[in-house]
Amino acid sequence: MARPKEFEKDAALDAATRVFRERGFAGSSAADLTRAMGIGRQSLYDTFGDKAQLYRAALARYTAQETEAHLAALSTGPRAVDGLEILLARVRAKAGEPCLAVGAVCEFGRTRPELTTIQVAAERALAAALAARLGEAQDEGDVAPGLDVGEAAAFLIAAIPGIRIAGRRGAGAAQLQALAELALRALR
Amino acid sequence: MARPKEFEKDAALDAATRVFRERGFAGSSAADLTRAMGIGRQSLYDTFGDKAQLYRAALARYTAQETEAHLAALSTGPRAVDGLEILLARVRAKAGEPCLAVGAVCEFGRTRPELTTIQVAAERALAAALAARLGEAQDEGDVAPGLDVGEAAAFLIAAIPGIRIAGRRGAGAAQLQALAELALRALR
DNA sequence: GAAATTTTGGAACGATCAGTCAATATCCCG
DNA sequence: CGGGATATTGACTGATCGTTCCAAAATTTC
Repeated sequence: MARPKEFEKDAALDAATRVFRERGFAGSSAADLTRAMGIGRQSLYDTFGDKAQLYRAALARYTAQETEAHLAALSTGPRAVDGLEILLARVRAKAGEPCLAVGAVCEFGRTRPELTTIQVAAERALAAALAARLGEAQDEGDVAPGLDVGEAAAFLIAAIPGIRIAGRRGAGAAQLQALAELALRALR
Repeated sequence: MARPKEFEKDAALDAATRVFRERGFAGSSAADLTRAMGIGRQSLYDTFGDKAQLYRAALARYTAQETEAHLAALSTGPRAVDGLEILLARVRAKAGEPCLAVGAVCEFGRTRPELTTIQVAAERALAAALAARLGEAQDEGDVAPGLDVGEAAAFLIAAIPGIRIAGRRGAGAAQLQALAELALRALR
C-alpha cells in the first residue's frame, strides 16, 4: 500500500494563497510557492498539476472561505441591518491586506474562464443572500422600501473592493469606518 | 550636435501604459513593451532607465491624465452635483477597461515609495477638489448639509475602484449606472 | 520483507527574462 | 564635407522561468 502524502493539502494551499495574494500570479515563482508551502517541486506538480491550476485551486478555496465568512456575518445580529454592518466590518478589518479575488480581476479580468467561473458563482451566491437580507431590512424599516434590493446588493458588493483598495492605499480605521457608514447610508 | 530621437516620448509612454494596464508590471516583458512602443530596447533603456522606471513614468502620466479628466468632469454642469454625476459617468464609461492605478495598488500596495508618492499626491488633489465641490453641492441643497465633505470625498474616491472592478467583472451599463446612483444617494 | 508510493534534490530542458554591448546609421554644426 | 555626438539595430549575457526527469532514499502498509 502506498505511502500517504506527508503534507496537508489545504495547509499547503493556504500558504500558496498567501504568496499569490502578495505577489499575484505572474509575480510568484514556483520556487516562491514551494518554499512557502514547505513541499518539494515534485509534490507541487504531482498534487496540483501546474502553477496555473494551483492558482485556480487557491482562488477557489479563498473565494469559498470569503463567501462563507460574508454569509456568516450577514446572518449575525437581531436585525437584518446588523448583518450588513457586520459584513462591512469584516471587510474593513481586512482592508489593509491584499485580496486574492480583487487581484485576480486586476490581473486577469475575464480572460481566464476557469477563474471567471469561480468569481461569478461566488458573486451570485453573495448577491442572492444580500438581496434577501436587504429585503428583511426593508421590512424592518432599516432600508428604504422602494429600493431595488438587487441593485443594492450589487452596490454593497462593489463597495467591498472599494474599501479594500482604500485600505491598501493606507486609509486608517476611522476612514474605513466612514466609508462603510456611507455605503449603508446609500440604502436608507 | 546630436541626432534627435526618432520617437515621441509621450506616445511611446502611452503605448507602454496600455501594456502595463493589461498585464501589470510582472506580466509585461521588455519585449512586449518595446514592441508596443515601436522602439528598440536600447532606446527604452536609454530614455527611461529600466523597466521599473518606465512603469513609474507610465503611472505618473496616467494618474495625472486621470486626475485632470476627473477635475474637468467635476467642474462641469450648472450645479455642483452635476459635476459629481459627470465624474462618475466617466468612471462608468471606462469601467470595463483595466485601470493602471488600481492595478498598481493591487500589485504593489505601498511597497514602492516612488509609486505611493504618485498615488498619494493624486488622491489628495482629487479629494480636495471633491470636498470643495461637495461643499458647493451642500449649499445648493443637493448634498446633505451635515455630511463631512472630507469623508464624502473619500467615499466617492473609494467608489471609483469599486465601479471599475465591477466593470471588469462584467457588470453592464445599467448595473454600473445603478452603482453610481447609489453612490450619490449616500450623500443625500 | 516486499510492494508501492512519496520525498529529496540535483540536473536538465527549452524558453524567457532584464539589461548590456558593439557595429552601424544618422543628424547637425563648424 | 567631415567629425562629434547620439540613435538604432540586433546579437548577446547571465540569470531565472515553469516544468520534467531521474535515481536514491525514505516511508507506509500488507
